[in-house]
Amino acid sequence: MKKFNILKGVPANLPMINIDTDMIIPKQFLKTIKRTGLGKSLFFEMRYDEKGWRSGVAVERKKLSQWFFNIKKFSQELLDELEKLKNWPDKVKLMQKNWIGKSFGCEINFKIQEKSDDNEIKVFTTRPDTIFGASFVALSIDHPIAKNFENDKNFQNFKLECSKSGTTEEALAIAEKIGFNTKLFAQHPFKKDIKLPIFIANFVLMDYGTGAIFGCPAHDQRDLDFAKKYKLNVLPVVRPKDSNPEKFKIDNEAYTENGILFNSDFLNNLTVDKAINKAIEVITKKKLGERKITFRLKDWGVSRQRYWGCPIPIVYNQKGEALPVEKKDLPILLPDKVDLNTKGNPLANHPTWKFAKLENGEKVIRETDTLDTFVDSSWYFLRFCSPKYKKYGYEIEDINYWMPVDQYIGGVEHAILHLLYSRFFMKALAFKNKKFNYSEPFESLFTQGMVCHETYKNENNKWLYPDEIEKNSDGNLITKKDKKKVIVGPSESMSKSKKNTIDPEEMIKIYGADSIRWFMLSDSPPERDVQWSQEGVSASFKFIQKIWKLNYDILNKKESSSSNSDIYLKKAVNRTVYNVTKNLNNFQYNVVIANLHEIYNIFYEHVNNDKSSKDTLRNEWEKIIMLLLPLTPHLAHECCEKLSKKFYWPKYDLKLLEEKNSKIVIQVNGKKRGIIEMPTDSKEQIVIKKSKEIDNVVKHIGNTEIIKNIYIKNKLVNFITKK
RNA sequence: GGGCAAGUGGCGGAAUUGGUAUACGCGCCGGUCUUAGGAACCGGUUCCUCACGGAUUAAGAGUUCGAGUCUCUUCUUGCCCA
Repeated sequence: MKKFNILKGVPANLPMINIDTDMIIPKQFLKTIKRTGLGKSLFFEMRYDEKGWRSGVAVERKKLSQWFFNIKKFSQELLDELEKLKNWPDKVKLMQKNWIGKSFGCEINFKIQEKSDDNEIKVFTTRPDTIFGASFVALSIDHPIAKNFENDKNFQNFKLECSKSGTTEEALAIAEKIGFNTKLFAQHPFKKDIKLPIFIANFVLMDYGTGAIFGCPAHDQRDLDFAKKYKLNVLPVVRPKDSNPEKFKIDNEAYTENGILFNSDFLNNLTVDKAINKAIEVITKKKLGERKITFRLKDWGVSRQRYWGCPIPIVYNQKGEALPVEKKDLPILLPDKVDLNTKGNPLANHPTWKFAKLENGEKVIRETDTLDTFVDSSWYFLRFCSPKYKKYGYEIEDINYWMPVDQYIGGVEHAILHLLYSRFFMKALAFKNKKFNYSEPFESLFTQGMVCHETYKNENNKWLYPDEIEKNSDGNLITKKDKKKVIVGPSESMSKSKKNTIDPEEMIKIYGADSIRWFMLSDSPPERDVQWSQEGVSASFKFIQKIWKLNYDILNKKESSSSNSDIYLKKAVNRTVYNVTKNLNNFQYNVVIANLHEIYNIFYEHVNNDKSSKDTLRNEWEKIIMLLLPLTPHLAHECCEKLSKKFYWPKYDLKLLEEKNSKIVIQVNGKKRGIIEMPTDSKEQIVIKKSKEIDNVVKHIGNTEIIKNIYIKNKLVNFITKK
């Protein structure tokens, strides 16, 4: 038996299942980073988090100690193995690739002038070729050197200014580029007479590269904006191939295209690609820096100050050291009684939960942060393989039987986070674990669209449910309750907050599950959003009634006087079986529905006009019912009661797909002028002779000479005439 | 700001992957039956034209005997950016 498990969407998370520490937080994946003030402490890293979102007060950011998964460690692997995923949409793979964001470049060391400690700044760049166009150095606000200015009032103001805008790349791209002048200078690595002012700037991120850049305004838009604002030098060093080096100038737009280097000493006249390599070569040789690859992917912060998540299996001893909880003490359960209404973290506020003891009696305090719920959804499919296993999150034999998931279906909104985290989990689990053989969780991926509905508001700008609304006699929408005007908004994916939801239970009660299913499949291709429509559902309901009625008519049919059209019906059914089978495999459910509508129409005509014999009708109809089984299971089973004792998937005959006659399109100079029906595989000469007899063709050829015939067997003739 | 998609009737959308554009459904129009129809059935429905015909896949160019499909430019819309 072929294993086949479809896991639809991401189910509710599994917050109460605790699993082994080795699995959730394999120690080797946690960062070892200094924690300010407390000296060396494992696992911790500083991170910004927003405070005050609830009250709506101006955003202020506060440093928090948090746990991270070292997903960065797998950057290269996560990137490389995207290649393996042949049945994933290219779009998702591309999104992940961009997310991981591998970039090639180099680190360059800049010496700080007149400064004894911290006398070097490491800068990362993907464009070392533009080094001779450098006019400043910019540091992230979190860069160690920035600490020296913490008592400076101007710097404090600058920091406050920065904290007003967000730190996402999007926010940074839109925000005005601002900087704080440190009054320090960096020595240009190649030109002794050039000193570059050092700024602390809002558009440099500590998480990316080294947290420091050199600015080359002529060839980077952000640097140019910054240079203009602070009146810094703009020296172009790359020019378009055919430009005049004397005249090439930069105004308000940086030149980021390919070109030829100039004003650049040993890089002059090289192309950008060659100059990059040459620059790295020289920098390495002179020990000014080294070749470097960086990734945009950041470590995954998993700490949450919420009750509803797995407790992080860590305790702290009296010295403040973090220790992993022993295997035998797992899982750690959340306390049953907890006050969710207090301010702050409910676990931290719990009177007893956090106090624990080690085996030797030493008193310890539990970590009160819980894990991000994405952690649960990153491995639930493994738990599904061993749902009853109590010793561990999964059993390796079960995994070997079931994994990987053959077909994974979920919304495209999971393209990056959930799907990348799941891939990371597999790699983390397989790390140094020879028994674990899978590094990719989902063999095939399909991203389906969402169900959408119009949104409604009343005059007080409050959202309304669709069933609070009705049409008045003018056709305008009004509220049922007090007959007041309704403002119709755009159609958006259904959400409780916007109240544009339809209760599926209610719909199933009225129309039945088959109708709803049929409608959802019929209206638009599954990868796109579906527009919920009452008319659509009602049409599906009617169609299902029609099938039921036709099924009855076919069963009770008396023998027909003619069976002339039997072969026609057989061929049509054969074609439908072929099309439905093919389209189901391609996820083209809306086309499957169209195929079935068409064959229904043919059957309807045959039944009502007495075109086919009783047996043919019945036998062929049975095949159509089989095709309906996965689409409208209740109806199809009911129809089967009297039709068939067994269930099967109909087979199609490729030979029967061939037609005796082919319709051949006749074109003159590429435009359709006629159509003829000829026996399939007729000889070219005969077809061409016939084509020339068509009135409209004769008319369009006129007196001009035919210089060429294009002939596509069984499809098309195209006459090309002299102009 | 960047990245990625997608633009086909009044609407949702088909198109054997370069070979009859508009399948199928909704809606609309006309008709039959009916006390009635928001039921059922029959017929019509891309646009222009009385018609013969002609035009048409966001706009414009290109490749080709032939383009909804491939290439470039422009416009518009949607999605993603922890």
